[in-house]
Amino acid sequence: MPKRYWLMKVEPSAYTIEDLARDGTTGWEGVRNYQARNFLRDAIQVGDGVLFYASNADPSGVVGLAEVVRAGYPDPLQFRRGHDYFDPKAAPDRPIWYSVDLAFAERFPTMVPLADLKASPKLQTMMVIKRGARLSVQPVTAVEFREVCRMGRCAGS
DNA sequence: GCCAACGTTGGC
DNA sequence: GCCAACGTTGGC
Repeated sequence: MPKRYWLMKVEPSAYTIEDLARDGTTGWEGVRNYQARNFLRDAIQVGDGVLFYASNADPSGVVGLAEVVRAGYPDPLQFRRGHDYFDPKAAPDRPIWYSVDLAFAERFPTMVPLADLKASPKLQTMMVIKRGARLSVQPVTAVEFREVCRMGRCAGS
């Protein structure tokens, strides 16, 4: 299967690219949307590239890159009674929600604000620039990935 | 903090 | 199965 590319959103109050740089890898947990769940469970593969997007930030935008190091597995938080992400309808033999593991790749020397994504003629098809696009795990094309990477002055481009 | 857009829930 | 009400997301 060819390498795919994704954009994943997280609010800085929850997790940042600096946190990922420090941790090395992290479980991408707590996604509670069926469309995003389907990507996590069915489509995302080890080696896929991830645009790390800081949402509800000042400004919001792509702050760096990550790489998928573990494909979809049941999100452990859905089983943790009392946790915010506990789901009483889930059981270990019938999981509902999925996670993947990400590894830090790099923090962009210059983050790419949402306004710059919107202003780029090459990125007009990106889901994240569409008003009301709330999906927290989004597919991006190889061309879009490379362009965002270039705009952030990522290593090797 | 506002509020528009979206997803989910639940009454019928 | 419709759809109004509600809760959440997320840009601004």
